[in-house]
Amino acid sequence: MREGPDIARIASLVGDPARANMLTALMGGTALTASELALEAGVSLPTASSHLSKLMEGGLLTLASQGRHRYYGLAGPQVAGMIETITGVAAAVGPQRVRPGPRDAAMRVARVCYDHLAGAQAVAMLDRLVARQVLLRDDKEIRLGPSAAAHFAGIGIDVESKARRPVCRACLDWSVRRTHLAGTLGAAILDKILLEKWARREKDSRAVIFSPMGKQAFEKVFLG
Amino acid sequence: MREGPDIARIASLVGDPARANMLTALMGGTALTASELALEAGVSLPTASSHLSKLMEGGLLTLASQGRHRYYGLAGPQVAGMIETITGVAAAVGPQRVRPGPRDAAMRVARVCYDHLAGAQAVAMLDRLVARQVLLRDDKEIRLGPSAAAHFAGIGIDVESKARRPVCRACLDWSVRRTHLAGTLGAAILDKILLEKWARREKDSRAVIFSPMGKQAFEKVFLG
DNA sequence: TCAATGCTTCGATGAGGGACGAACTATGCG
DNA sequence: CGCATAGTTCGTCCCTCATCGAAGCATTGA
Repeated sequence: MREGPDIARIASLVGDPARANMLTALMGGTALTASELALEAGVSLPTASSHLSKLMEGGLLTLASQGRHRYYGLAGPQVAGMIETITGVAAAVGPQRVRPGPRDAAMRVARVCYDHLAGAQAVAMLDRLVARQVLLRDDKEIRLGPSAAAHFAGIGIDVESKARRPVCRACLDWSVRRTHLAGTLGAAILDKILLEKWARREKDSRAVIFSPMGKQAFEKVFLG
Repeated sequence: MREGPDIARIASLVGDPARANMLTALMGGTALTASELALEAGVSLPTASSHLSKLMEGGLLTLASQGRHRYYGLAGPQVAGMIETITGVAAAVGPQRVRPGPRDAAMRVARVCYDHLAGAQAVAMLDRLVARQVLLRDDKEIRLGPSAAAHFAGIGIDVESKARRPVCRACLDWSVRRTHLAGTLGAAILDKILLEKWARREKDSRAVIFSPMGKQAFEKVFLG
């Protein structure tokens, strides 16, 4: 008998289809109400409520009450990263996907991962930033390079954040098997992309669709 | 209702305590047999076998058959990474296991591994036997040295056993990251230790507790 | 205060799946 | 061949837990 962190407890929380659907829905980054999550999961409201209590008790969710609405969200980037990793394994071992649908293809190109950008586009961006030594990557860690502050200030992003969250974090991509950029910097970049309307979010999906001009602008700024 | 990679399926595989224990045990990197995994998980052999089929079917494990032994190992680094990530979340949300309990410390010193001794004590013993050339170790293999028969006969252990099991086997230690001695010789030594009452087994645990005098005797015989 | 809405709790039901013992298969050794 | 050991399959038991309807709180608006 082993001991240590109770991994079975956490995994079994994710292991129920209804809860897995809820968590996947929350990977979009926006907090959702119990009714919305019930709909996403395809269960009745009482059932959803029961699942949400369990996820709360397990520490995977946070709750923000606003009037008679209760907004549930992922507890943090670590939880989001876990879901992403599990998704990666599931995608790797699950050959049951007949063919990648059109929406699926869009997801591989660019999608929201909690609060930052993921997908081929995001992986390419990180690669480029590292190649230009704006960011430094050694092993699993990503750090700011000497020119980072100036570089991002030019785009209107302040990397001198005082937040307790790390500025840079590596997040494993489930479609491409490579890391992309998370952390406050990753979040700021996604904000920028949406703010500048370089891309829009697909409704009811995590997919992020770049407009032709938006793609150009993005590539000029981040890949140029 | 969402679709995509079946994350619930994968998570539920990890979500069973017995299977979680097995996967954690395999995180050491060495492949283990069904019996060893049954012991690790604290379930009977049939139960373990059933769990192993499920893990295999889920694509989380690989299987290498060698004669009548079947060695199970993690399917790859991606799976290992997933376990690691889940462990991280479990550790973060479960503050209940912060400090290593007394039993945990004892486990690191000496414990039963299948049918032989593991832990710091066992690693030290193998080191000493190799240094004195009673045993010969090249790479991953351990063999009897020329003086082995005489040496162990003096302690009352017959290494010329007719058993079909190998006399010496290397086994990777979970606490220390080094190998200790398994095989019939390892088993015989553990028998000797318990028979001479140098140590007793902690109830319901793999920990092995040496008495002060027992420790002295053991060290004189095996480390002297 | 009363109705409407959002959500949780309670209670009953049912199914999935984890547990083990016993029997069966496979490999190895003499 | 016969015996021993390693594993799997089968059958059965039992318990957990997901599910939903109905009822209970809580917040808002009139």
